[in-house]
Amino acid sequence: MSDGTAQSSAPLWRVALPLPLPRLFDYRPAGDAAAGADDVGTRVRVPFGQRELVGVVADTGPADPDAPAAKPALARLDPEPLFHGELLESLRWLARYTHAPLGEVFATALPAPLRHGEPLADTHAWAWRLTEAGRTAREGLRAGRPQRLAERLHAGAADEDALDLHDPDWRAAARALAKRGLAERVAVPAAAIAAAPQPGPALNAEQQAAVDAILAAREGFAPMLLDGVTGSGKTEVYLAAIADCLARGRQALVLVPEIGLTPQTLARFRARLGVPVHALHSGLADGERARTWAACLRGEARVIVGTRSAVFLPMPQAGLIVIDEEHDASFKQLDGIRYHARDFALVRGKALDVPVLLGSATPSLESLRNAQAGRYAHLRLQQRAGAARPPRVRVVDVRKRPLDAGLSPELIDSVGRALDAGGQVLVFKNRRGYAPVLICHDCGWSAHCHRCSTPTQPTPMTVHGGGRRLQCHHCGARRPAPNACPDCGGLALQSQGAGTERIEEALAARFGQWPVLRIDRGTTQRRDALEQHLAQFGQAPGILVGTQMLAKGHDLPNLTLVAVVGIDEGLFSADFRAPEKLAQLLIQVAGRAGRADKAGEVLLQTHHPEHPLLSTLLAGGYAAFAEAELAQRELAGFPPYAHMALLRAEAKQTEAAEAFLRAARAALAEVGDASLELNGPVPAPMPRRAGYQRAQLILSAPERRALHAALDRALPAIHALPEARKVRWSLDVDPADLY
DNA sequence: AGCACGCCGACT
DNA sequence: GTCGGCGTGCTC
Repeated sequence: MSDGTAQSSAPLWRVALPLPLPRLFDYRPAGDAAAGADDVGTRVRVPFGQRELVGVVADTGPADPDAPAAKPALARLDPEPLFHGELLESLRWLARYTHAPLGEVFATALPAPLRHGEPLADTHAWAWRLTEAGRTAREGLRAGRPQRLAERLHAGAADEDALDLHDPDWRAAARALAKRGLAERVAVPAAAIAAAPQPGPALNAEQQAAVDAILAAREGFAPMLLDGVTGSGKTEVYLAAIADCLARGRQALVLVPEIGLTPQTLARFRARLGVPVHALHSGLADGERARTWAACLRGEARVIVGTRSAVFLPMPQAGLIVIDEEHDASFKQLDGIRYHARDFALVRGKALDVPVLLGSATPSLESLRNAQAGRYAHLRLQQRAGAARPPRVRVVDVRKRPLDAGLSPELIDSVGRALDAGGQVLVFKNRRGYAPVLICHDCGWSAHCHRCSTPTQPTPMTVHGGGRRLQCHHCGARRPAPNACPDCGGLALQSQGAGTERIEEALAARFGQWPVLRIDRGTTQRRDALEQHLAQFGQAPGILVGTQMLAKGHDLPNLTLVAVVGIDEGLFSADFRAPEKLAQLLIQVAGRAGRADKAGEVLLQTHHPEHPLLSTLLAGGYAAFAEAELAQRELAGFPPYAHMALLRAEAKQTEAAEAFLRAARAALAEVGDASLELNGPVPAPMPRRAGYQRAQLILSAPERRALHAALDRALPAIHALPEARKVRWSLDVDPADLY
């Protein structure tokens, strides 16, 4: 033991703890060891008040004279840092960017077992082999799945990835064999097994050009937008780039949207790459996630295909990052640390000095803007593989038409004709946002804010108070809903939105002789339930009714009609991203109609057949839409031409939430420069949730720097506001939805 | 976020 | 007389 004076000057561990407190806590190193730079990034167990926490050493240094005396830490948990080099620095960046405590960022980046202090997992793969008894009994087995599996295992132990590849349903057979003591599961070194890679189809000229461009840029950071129409073979480009990355001895990370990580996707990667492919998604058990994390840290995992959270994996030998469907909204985390996996992947790619490939048929306006500005290379794939013909698109004007669950007679007739002709029908309900807008069924008029709207950028108002009140979610203005349409005097004002259940009922009543299958969150909770439902649905004539989940993937070769309803909510949403989302969705669902041998038909039902979004999209495709929409965003001062943040608050009483936001607004106004724009407090679109009243303050500035500077300066004061203790509040930088 | 401490209602 | 409600304050 050293004396008191020496102890007080010895360097301490500055520990980031998983708490919503924007500061580090100092501890004396466990076992009175000397704190050193090699402690940074290791997990430590520390006493904290009455409990113990697992934190990460973020720094070392002398005691802060103003802080209470440092307690001794209980233990250092890692022989080697979990976070170091690039990942540590990228996570520090993320904490600064999201204005979140570093400890919470570290906690978000770790799988649960590591977060709770468990040691870094062993990384081995599992294989199956016959037992002694299995080898003897093998020949006597009855023909069937277990027998066929036993035959395969007789040829040698097989790892689970290889078994998946050869028969996705082998597990039941393995369980049957194991129960009889004929087969057993054994741990094998992870890198031991790999199927021989299968060659892919020859690349066409466009694909080859894209691959050449990627390979030419492979030596350093190179953000690239792979802008390829549906069916143009983006995945083949990814696979070629990944194969090259592997050949150079580097790791590849592939981020996919939540619905994109299907067994088929994985099987394709596994078959083609000839190395084990690790999957990381929310369906995995904690232990599995922790093993994948460890395998990445050790450099054993060579290819990882994962959803949003995979962006936190350590990549000590990174060579390439791919973000498939980069426009997809599921890359943005909506609670906790509100990161955007695509944006963070770019930050990591830059720090790792590797190419980052963003792929989409309908790129986000942010990425298109970056490509236009020359910040990203812009690679285009414009040829469809195969001979698929583009579908015929018909816009149906529903003004004054009698509607049944929101379906027009024209739509219903078309459905009947498609079914009679032996085709399948998809009735797709656009469902963005929860706040309904008021629309005149006779003329299409809808309510806009008198204060916020400009001739080029109307700001819709949303319906509240059971249809009696209109409210602007941008400036907070309220007024009573009119009884008659101000434009045509008609009395057919209605708030938008029949749900999929109503549509299903109406169609089932009308087309009782054909199956009607509804697919949405309610009917399809489990990951593989969608596949099963669609398999049951088969190829026979019938109607699918659904939302977002049906927009892509899942081959439906006999789909001849896609009818889209609920477009108007997208055309007149209070959310500035709604047009972009709607256009992306329309392109995606339209891509589903028709195949090589059958021309498809797409039917768009709307009160605004002349709306520029529809005419631009139909005449010029997504590129033309994007150009027009970017011009609108620039005029209106929305991203990517401005940067936004949302301060949200919820409390039992609206007044408490609004009082906090008013105080926060004052604090921000005081430190922000002239370019900082503050809007609100306004009620959130779902103002009540679980008995809480929610409101928000919108911050925007043309330059990111100004927004962050104001937040950096005001947040300590906002944390300390007396009003802050009466509410739950959070900050969302680059919010996905303003509403 | 937890967890303790601290002052006011219905229970053995 | 006590158990327990959640307001307020603190955590190196």
